[in-house]
Formats: sequence, C-alpha cells, structure tokens
Amino acid sequence: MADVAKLAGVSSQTVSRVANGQSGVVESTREQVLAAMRELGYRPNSAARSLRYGRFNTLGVILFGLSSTGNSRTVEAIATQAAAAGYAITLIPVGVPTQDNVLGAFTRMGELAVDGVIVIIEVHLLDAATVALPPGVHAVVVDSDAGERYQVVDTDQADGTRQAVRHLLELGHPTVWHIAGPAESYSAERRAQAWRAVLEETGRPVPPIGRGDWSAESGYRAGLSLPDECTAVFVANDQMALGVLRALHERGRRVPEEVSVVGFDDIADASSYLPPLTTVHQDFAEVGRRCVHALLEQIGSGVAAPGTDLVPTHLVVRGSTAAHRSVS
Amino acid sequence: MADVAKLAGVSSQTVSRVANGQSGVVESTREQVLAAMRELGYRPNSAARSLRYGRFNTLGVILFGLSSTGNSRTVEAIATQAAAAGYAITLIPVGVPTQDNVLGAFTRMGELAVDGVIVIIEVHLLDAATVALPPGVHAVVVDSDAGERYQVVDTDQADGTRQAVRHLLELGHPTVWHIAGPAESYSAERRAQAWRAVLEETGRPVPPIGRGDWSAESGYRAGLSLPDECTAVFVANDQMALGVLRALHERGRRVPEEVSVVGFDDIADASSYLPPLTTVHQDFAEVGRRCVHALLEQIGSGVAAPGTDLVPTHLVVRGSTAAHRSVS
DNA sequence: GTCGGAAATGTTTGCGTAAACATGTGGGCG
DNA sequence: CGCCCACATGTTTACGCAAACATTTCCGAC
Repeated sequence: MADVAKLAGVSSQTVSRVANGQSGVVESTREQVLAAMRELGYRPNSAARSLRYGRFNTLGVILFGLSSTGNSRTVEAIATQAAAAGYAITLIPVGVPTQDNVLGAFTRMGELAVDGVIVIIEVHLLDAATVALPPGVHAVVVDSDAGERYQVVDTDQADGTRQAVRHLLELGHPTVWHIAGPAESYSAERRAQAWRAVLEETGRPVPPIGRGDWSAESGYRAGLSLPDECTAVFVANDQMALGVLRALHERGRRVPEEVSVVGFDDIADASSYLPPLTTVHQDFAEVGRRCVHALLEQIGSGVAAPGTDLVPTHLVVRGSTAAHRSVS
Repeated sequence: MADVAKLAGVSSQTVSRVANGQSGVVESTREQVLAAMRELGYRPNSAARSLRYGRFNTLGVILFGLSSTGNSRTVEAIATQAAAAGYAITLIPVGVPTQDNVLGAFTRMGELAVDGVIVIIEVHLLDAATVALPPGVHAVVVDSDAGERYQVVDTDQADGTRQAVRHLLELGHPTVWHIAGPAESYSAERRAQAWRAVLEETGRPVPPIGRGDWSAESGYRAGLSLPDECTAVFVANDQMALGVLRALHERGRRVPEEVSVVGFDDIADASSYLPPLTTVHQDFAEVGRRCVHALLEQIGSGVAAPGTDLVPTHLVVRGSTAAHRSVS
C-alpha cells in the first residue's frame, strides 16, 4: 500500500480511501491511485483488514463428509447465501466422527479465522454434554436435538416420515417395514422413531427394523433381507432405496405391483430410478439459507437464541408406490 | 493476550511463547500462563498471526457448484488433504459460470485470505485468454487444457473414453452412440472427442451426438431420442446413464440384452443401478490429493510449473454391457 | 568473591490497514 | 477584504502477534 501511495504521490490513507470506495477523494486523485494500483498489482491484505476490523467475514462449516447425500447441497446453499452476504466459508472436515475428532475440530475451529460456525456432523454427539463447542463461539447446528443449548436448524424429519408412512398405509398396506440409517445418525433415529410412532398410533404391527449406512450398497443388502410378506418399505434415504429397488428386482418382486417403496431426500436422481421413486422432499437449500441467516443474525446481535427452526418437508408421489393387493 | 499476560503476571511475549509451544519457558511459568488462558478463555487471533507471518494457511477453491457429481468428492479430498497439511480451505462459489462471474470470483479471490487457489469450474473459459487469474496468484486448475499457462490436474478423460468405447466395439457392436455433457464443459468435450476418435480410427460410422446437462433427467430425454438401431451407448456420466437406462426400460429395450450402456465416473450408486452400470472409474480423491500437493509445493517454492498431471482411469465392467447379437 | 555464560523473561518493533484526528486549501459570504 | 467553513488530503495511532534484541537471574568455575 505504501508503494502505491508513493507511486501515486499521495498518502497511504488516501489509497485506503480509494480502495474502500469512500467519498472525499477528488476524481483526479482517485484516477491516479487506481492507476498506481493496477501498475503494481496491488491487492489489499485481508489479514490486516481483519485485524483492524476484528471480523473475518468468514463462516466455518464443520462437517463429517461431503459425500453423504444432502450435505453437499446444504453446503452449496450455505456458500451461496454466505457469498451474497459478503462472507466466505471455510470447510472444517472431521474424518471419523468420534468424540475426540469432533472435539479436536471444535478446538481447531476456535483458532480459525471465522466469525461463527455451522455444524453439520449428522451424529448426535452434540447431545452429550461431554462434547461442547468452545464458549463464546457463535454457532448454528444442523440436524441435532441440542436445541436447548444451541440454535438448531432442522428438516422436519418427523413430519416427512409421517407423510410417507401414512401414504403407504392409506394405500392399504397392512404395515410398513423400515430400513434405517446408521444408529449414530440423529436423522436416522428421528425417522425411525416417527415411523414406529405412526405404526403404533394406528395399531399396526411394528416389523423389525433394518439398518444401512446410507449407501446404495447397504440398501441392497438390507433389501435382500426383507421377508417375503413385506409389501411396503419406508427407506431412510433415496440412495438406500435405490439399493432396495435393485434387491427387490433381483428377487423377482415387482415394484410397485407387489412391493411399494418410499425413500427420503428427493435427490435429483430419484425421479429416474426404476421405477421413479416416491420420496419425501427435503429442502436442503432452505436449510442452508436459514443457517446462514440465523448465524449472521447471531453474529450481528452478539447473542444466541437457542431453539429449533424446522424446515417443512413434503411427500412426492411417483411410481414406486401403489395400492396393496392381497396375495391371491 | 495482554489480559492473559497481566493475569499470569508475565509479559505478553511469554504468553506468545507458551501459545506456540516454544522452549525457553520454565514449567511453573508455563502452568500459570495456561491457567490464565483457560480462565480468560483466550484464543489466539489468527488475523494477527497471518499478518505477522504473511501467510494464511488457507487454500481457496473456486467452483461452479457442489451438486455436479464428482466435485463434492474432489472438494472433500482437497479438504481432507489440506487439513492434514495444516491448511483450511475456503469455498468460493461461482453462481453461473459466465465469463463475468468467473472474473468476479477471481477478483474477489485476490482479496481473500488465501495462499493459493484450486480452480474447478469445469468450463473451458480459462482457455480463452480473456479470462485469467490475477498474476502472482498461486493456482492449480482441475479439468482444463490451460496446461500451458497453469498447473493442471486432470483425469485422463481420453483414455477412459477409449477403454469404454473399445470395450463396446470388442463386444461386437457395429458402432457406439454417445450422449455428451454440455458443450461448455471441458470434460464433456474431451470425452466426445475421444469417442469420435476411436470410431474414426476403427473405421466405424460416427452417429449423431446427443446432449445432456449431466442430470439424470436430461439423460432420460436423450435416451428417448436414441434411434432403434442403436445397440450401444457411451454416456458421458453415470447420472445421465441412469436416465438412459430408464428411457430404454420405458421403451421396452432390454439392457444389456438389446442395448449396452456405459457410463463415466463410477459414482457409488452406479453398482446399484438396474442393471449395475458398466462405467469408467475416476479417482476423484486422487485428483484432490494431487491438487493440494501441487499447490502447496508451488506456494512453498514460489514458482509455478505449468503442465498437466493426468490421473489414470479404468473401466469397471458390470451388468449393463453384453455382446452384440444381430437382430434376428 | 567475581566473573562468564546460559537460560528465562521483558521490551521494542513492525506486519498492513483504517479510524480518528490534524492540516491545508479554496470559495462564499458578510 | 477577511473570516469561516467545507472539503480534500496528510499524520498518528492501534488492532494482536511474534521476531529480534535487551535485560535479568542464577549457576558453576576459578
């Protein structure tokens, strides 16, 4: 900056004013400064800026992985929304979501150049009081039930599940089987609980639960283990549903004629599955938007407002569900 | 920091030494300082650190979107690898990859707190000399042919395509149709060129090319337009291949008995498609690793080494391809 | 006892920026 | 014609940290 000032024949303060587009600089001077900037390839040093302002204009995102279905879309929405507000986002990946690793990420994050963090670890470790964010850090948590201690943005998992299960029951299926996600996952647990609740409320038998790890492959394995009397399955995400479709196909059970399948997420591919998948639509982008909005508000006001913000879901009926026909 | 120093009864320099784990601090003093840090919840200010050191320990990633299949996996690998080297990564999303937007991102990036950038915009704008990174910025570009001006890490698109097309020809198909990605995409063009080259080398007729936008939905539409005489299709990515499978299914054309389909990417779901998809495996994680490695080296040495680093690909044969049987 | 030297700790300084304050310069108005 | 004010620009300072240098302390050797 000093070099620019010298070349333009002005003080560094004037350069600063030009760089920030402040008024009070006469046009001819501005031109000179801009020319000097171009010539020297001047670019402001954001570290110094941050130091001066005490803010980084950066948000951190702590996540377990981008590969899991919705995360990348949520992160994308966060990035877009943050960019619109003049914030950059920094990714803090946590390899394996063990307690130690998560704690480690929180610690590192504390030293990172961020004004606040969004936590998307998908694992209900935050519920345990042993794992806590450093005090004084502005944070918004996605998909957790730590709503009493943190500001939480969550998809309305329970409602989406209810819609899915009721849809199947209304089609005349005697009951609905369930293939859940990993037990450590908060979302998986929520969906499983809601599934069980609907069955119990309506007096249906509750079949044993299947488990997968969100991957299509695990869904395939779970699908192979489904008993023959099963005529309706609610699968905890679309990718596992894809695996279930394949398993049922290999076993010669036609979908939807013999078995109805419902997924969760409504990823872009779901409408191209064979058959196109009936699934619960989740608005990842909206989750991202609300996270950023809530976090920026928290940073701006300086106070956290614990509580849970639920983003609605809705069932999208496609070709993988049909009315139950009793075995003739 | 000054507060900690006062509370511990030492100078701020000693606090600094403790914070950085330097030697030359007697145990009792260290204890006191650590205690004071804990009590005050002290966390070092990374802006000041960066300002002092002149480095941010942060890499920027300029990308078009995380939704496109491989990007999220590449970014994940980048994040993991960077974290291992003590670097954080900052995402710089570019909404629509127009020239203006990309230029804008480059400009913003110049002001960002990063030591270098990885560009994953998937669009061959960088080839045009009109769009250039700010001079003096350390950069590595993914999937581009700007290898003469930048350091490029690329998947061996051409070789993967050759393997795919030859595989189909060896199965006895008279020729191979192609459904390409968007014309703006560098990868799409590379794959289309390689496909055409193999057909020409082997003296096969070159059928008209189909186009999609990488989405399953667009693959579905392209699949509906395939003529009846088509017995083998090479689709530019797995998601479009999924759409093609659906289109063929709806048209009553059996895969692989009547039509063989090959995809590209080998995403996790591909093995669960109906039928499991034969596809070209791409090592996204390796791409990410090499990017980070190359970039860190460039930052360390201060000099760029333009050139292209090709990550190999290989064909994974599954159930969507079979020997050609002449129409009887 | 004194001196040298090593180890522990303190002091000064500058990284690049922008706010706050200081200075200069010109024009309008009484 | 002089005064004052508005506006353009310059100077000083502090942000938090750590390198470089300065000082203190303590120990052993003579």
